Amino acid sequence: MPSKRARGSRRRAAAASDPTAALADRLHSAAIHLLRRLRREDDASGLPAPQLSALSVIVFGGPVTLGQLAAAEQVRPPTITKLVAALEADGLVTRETDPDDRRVVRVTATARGAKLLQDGRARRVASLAESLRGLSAGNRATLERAVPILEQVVRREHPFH
Amino acid sequence: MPSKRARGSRRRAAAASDPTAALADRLHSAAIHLLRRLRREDDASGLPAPQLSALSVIVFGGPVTLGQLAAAEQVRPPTITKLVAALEADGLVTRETDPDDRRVVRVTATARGAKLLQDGRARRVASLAESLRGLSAGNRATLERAVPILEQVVRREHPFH
DNA sequence: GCAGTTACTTAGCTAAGCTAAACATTCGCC
DNA sequence: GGCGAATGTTTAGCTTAGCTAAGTAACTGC
Repeated sequence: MPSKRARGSRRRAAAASDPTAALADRLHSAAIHLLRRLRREDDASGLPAPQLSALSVIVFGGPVTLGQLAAAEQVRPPTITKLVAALEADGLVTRETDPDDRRVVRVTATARGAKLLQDGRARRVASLAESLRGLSAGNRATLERAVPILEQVVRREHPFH
Repeated sequence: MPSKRARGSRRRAAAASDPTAALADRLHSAAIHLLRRLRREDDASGLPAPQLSALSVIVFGGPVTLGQLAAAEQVRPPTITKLVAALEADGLVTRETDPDDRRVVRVTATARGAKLLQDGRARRVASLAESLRGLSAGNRATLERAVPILEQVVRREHPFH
């Protein structure tokens, strides 16, 4: 990497000369702060954000194996085991062994789980939605266009990673 | 008891009748998954994401009190105490009592802290930047426009919360 | 039918976040 | 000048989330 600049300004220069990296940096920072703010609303709904996220996959994705859930949530199997155990302890999901392959466990949402997701979700997005309503229609439209792109970026696998 | 289908469509109906809430929901979900993916890169840099975020505020925000840092990072004081303790243990920041008001502690980045931030940041954004480079120029431009809006949303205080 | 693979669990760790309560210091007030 | 309230930080103790390494159970293939 060629460096024409003095040491002190190289940090800034790197960002300026690579707008994509600068964009990535700001996106990362915005995501951190967004989640920190929303976690408080999640708490009010009685279920932490990762559990809500997993419950969402279970509710909308029908019966799902733990492995599929781990892949969808992009976490390791032990993490999913714990998350689902917590959901099950709260009576929000049920686990049952697949009769055809008794290694796999399928998770299904209970009626209570579906309802809690619905309620929690409503409460959770209310805060963010309120902020979004403070935006101009144009800015909101920009976010509408950006979100599907973000979803695509998040799902993308890296060839050499 | 109403069928699952009926309940499911009501949930969808709620989202459809409130596009802003739906947007908020997807934004929230995208943020969760984005951060989960990036945390792995953060780990490679040797410093967890919240510490990097706090270090960033310290490096670019000059000497900062713990209270200011807690406000900037939107966490409670005890959390900041721990984060700064970890940063200090690694020799990345120094703490000193304000001589004028000996209750307050000011935190400053060391040269090592500034360098680590720079390196870690570069490594961290590389992964995300790589994904962003996989986007079309138009999609990237859309994200460019969206990020400042996101930053604004994140900073926004709610009047009655 | 044994070896390897796959799906999940257990154990044990680190980190981040919280509340409640303690502590030290400063400020306001009489 | 001293005393109570307010402020800034810390301590203690808890919960959740994430990981790796290692274990168990079940399926697959030769």
